Amino acid sequence: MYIQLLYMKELEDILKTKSEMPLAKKTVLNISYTSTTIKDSMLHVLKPFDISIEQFNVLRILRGQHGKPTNLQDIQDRMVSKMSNTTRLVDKLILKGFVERFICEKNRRKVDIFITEKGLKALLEIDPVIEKTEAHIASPLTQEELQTLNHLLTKLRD
Amino acid sequence: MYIQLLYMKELEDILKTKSEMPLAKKTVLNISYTSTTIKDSMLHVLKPFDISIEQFNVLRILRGQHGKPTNLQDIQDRMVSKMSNTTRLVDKLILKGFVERFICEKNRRKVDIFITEKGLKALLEIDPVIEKTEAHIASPLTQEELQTLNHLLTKLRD
DNA sequence: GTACAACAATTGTATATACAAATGTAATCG
DNA sequence: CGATTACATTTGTATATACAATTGTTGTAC
Repeated sequence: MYIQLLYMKELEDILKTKSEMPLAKKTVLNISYTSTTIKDSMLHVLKPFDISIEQFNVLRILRGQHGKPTNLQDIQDRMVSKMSNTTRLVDKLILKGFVERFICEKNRRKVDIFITEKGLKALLEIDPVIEKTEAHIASPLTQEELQTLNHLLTKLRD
Repeated sequence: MYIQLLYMKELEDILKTKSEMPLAKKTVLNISYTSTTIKDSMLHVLKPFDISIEQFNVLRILRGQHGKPTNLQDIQDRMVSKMSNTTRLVDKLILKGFVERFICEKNRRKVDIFITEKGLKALLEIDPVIEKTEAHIASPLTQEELQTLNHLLTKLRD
């Protein structure tokens, strides 16, 4: 994120000033830009673990299933991006030994996916780092402001 | 976006309820998810024009230069994602005839990039569609709520 | 004038998303 | 029982980002 601080360019200027940009456009830009800066932060702290944000999210989804077999659609429905190619994400996690995949005995079109012990261990290591980063990201706002922000974002999606 | 409405899954449930999730984590998730739904909307309306959001943004940046030669770093500094591979984006816009690239005479390490007439025409066609989409995205909130949302997002990035 | 460091862009490679086509399996219909 | 439709995943292909290495050019130091 320090690279971005070196360049104070048009984007921050636009977002910080009362420019003539229509409010709807400014809102869309602001959300997109903020999301990108957050992703960059996450990417930065995840880098030493050699895992992407999306792979990490898949592991968290599987952990949340508490050993219950999960199929690809279940995973995909719980992901931030609903159009992601979940087969490929799972393929890479298999290569890392973090998940395993079996053909579903009841319905062989489906696959049953589980997180492995290695995957759970990886999450135990990464969780505190991510939580610290999330806390840092949110730190410029008060609890009340965070509540308001969440409320407005949820309302926006209706 | 209608596909997402068919699945009311854990994510929206988490974001809409007072779940036990820490507020920082909820905020990060909310911003990321909202940004993704916005991108999906943009992608949907841009599809008939056979242009991506990022390509569209590059054209807008170049139009904003009013014919002034622009180099790759200038473009990249003004983009939402500062790590994008701008060379590749410009390559694709050249293939579409929307921009042209010349070696800078003063400094041959640099390239001068211009939007073409065809590119300007494309923007004239796309602009109203995008503005309508942005207005639609912002429509669930009042002007005051949008001001507050923008203020909170900007403060968050400090 | 030459060597070296720095700059700007390009290229290589990897990952993720987007979207359609292909493949194998299961359910349904006649 | 066979044909057809639907389902779930995989694969193919394209685009964007991420990041490092490479390439050509310019600036600086001696």
